[in-house]
Amino acid sequence: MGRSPCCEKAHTNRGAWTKEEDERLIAYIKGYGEGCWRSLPKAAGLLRCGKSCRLRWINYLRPGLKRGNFTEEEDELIIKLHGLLGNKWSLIASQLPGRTDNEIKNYWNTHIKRKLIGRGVDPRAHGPANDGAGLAINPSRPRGVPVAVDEATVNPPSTGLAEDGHSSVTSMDDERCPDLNLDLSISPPCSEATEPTPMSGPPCVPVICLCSNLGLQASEACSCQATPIRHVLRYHRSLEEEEEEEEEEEEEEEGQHIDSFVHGC
DNA sequence: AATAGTCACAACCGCCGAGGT
DNA sequence: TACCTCGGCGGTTGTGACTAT
Repeated sequence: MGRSPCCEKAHTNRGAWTKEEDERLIAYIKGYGEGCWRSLPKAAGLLRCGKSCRLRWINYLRPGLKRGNFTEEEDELIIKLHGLLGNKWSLIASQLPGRTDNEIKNYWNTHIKRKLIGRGVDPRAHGPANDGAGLAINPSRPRGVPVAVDEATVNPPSTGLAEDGHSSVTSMDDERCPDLNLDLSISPPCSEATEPTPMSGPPCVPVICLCSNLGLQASEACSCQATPIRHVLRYHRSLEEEEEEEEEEEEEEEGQHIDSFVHGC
């Protein structure tokens, strides 16, 4: 049995969005919020696929987005994050306020790749061009498995655990990006995870803590393991330089999905 | 001025995981 | 447990703009 299509393609508009469609979508979301994307087009009077509406909103219409003109700092941050995370554009985007995964992905493919090649760096391996050594990203890694998780798999939490119960995966990244302090903390599975107690509140589940400390020392306390949220990939931004920015963003972009995923330890 | 080639980016496609029944 | 829906993600494509010839 095949998957049902996300929309009736015969009766939906495709291609570039018109100004009127944008306005309808904005007006609807402002009035009713982001609800069920599948039913949104009909409710908003749009002849569009729900996924198309979602993409349009997230990538172009959502307030607080920057457009174009990546700064040199953003370039370098993207390169470093890509070296660590690979093509996890949504994770990379969450480190760049106002940028979307699609925008970063396009920017990578059109600008940064060329820039790295110009430097003699293999944009995929983040090593010397034509050199298989120093491969940072395993091309065969299954989708959704960042470097840190692989590391945790290879090196069980019984080794290299920090005092707070987290393992620190830093050496590889220290070598690759000496100026970038990326501390990936991974908490060991906690016993309650396998024995949930329904009446005692939210179950404690294994939390993969991707606290990539961009500029923050690894010893900084992380409270990820205490959270009841399930299936969390956590990381935080360079707090020192972004504290102020976050305050502003909280006012401007309250409730936006970026913040729902970014965790300031 | 016309044409071909290249670039940039918006949009689409298909897959996956989570959650509900 | 199996199936379904939905949201989200990464890869790819389509197309308009720009540049070179």
